[in-house]
Amino acid sequence: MNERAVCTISLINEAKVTAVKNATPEEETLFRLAETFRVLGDPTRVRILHALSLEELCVCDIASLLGTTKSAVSHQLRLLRSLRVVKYRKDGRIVYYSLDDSHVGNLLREGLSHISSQGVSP
Amino acid sequence: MNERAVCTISLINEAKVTAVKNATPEEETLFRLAETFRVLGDPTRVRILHALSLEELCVCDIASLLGTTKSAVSHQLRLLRSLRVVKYRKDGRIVYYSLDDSHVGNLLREGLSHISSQGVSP
DNA sequence: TCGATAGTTGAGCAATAATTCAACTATACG
DNA sequence: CGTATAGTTGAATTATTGCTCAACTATCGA
Repeated sequence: MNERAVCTISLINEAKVTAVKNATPEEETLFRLAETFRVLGDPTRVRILHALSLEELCVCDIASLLGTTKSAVSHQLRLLRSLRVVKYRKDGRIVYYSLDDSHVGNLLREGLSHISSQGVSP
Repeated sequence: MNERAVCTISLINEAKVTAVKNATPEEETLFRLAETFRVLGDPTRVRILHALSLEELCVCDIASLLGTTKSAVSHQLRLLRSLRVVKYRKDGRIVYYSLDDSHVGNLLREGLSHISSQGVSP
């Protein structure tokens, strides 16, 4: 009874679990890892980031490229900025965005190679 | 007037936009890329996947490791399975899960190195 | 055969998140 | 100055999504 008690009693392989637990990074680290992937895990943002991996672009040009509004792009850029994924410079009233970190480009590349290795959808 | 017309008229740098557009993968590809990152972009799933990158584990052990229910884990595993991120084998009534693809391990590693290069939060 | 346990599943709920809309700031240019 | 445009922002709306709960299947062992 009370089966949903977090499965504490019924450990199948305690040794393995303990070993994995000891080799697991801090909660905080894995949380930030998830956060990093989450920010890449949206079609709009991934398109923005892929574009910025090719070229520094202003908000209006990004919006035009994606076929969406400046507002939507600006909201996403704010998120990306707050997580230090993109940086910007102002030139008059125009704001140019670019990737803040080479790791993001690497992740995009690694992700794309994962995609292409998967072949066509099942 | 009608400023929100997708910003079509007001292109700041048409040449750059055209160049980027030509160098952009198909919509479908970027969508699948976002999907790949999205699946890694959740604390529960990232913990599951990190654990599986170390050791083949059954559902109950994963639940115990994460301190959550078998149901929650099973739901997430179903998603991971449907995207071919994990695979499984049955041994009696026990189901052992493991990573399906080395790319996922690479992404986790690249992501972790991105995290650690960021230093402590601003 | 019967009870217990591993795992799956669908429905519903609560939280989160992406977009739209409208209002706003700031800069450029006539 | 005044108007137009680039960009930002907050609120509201709508769509996702992760988890819980309860019911279910399947396998093991007594």
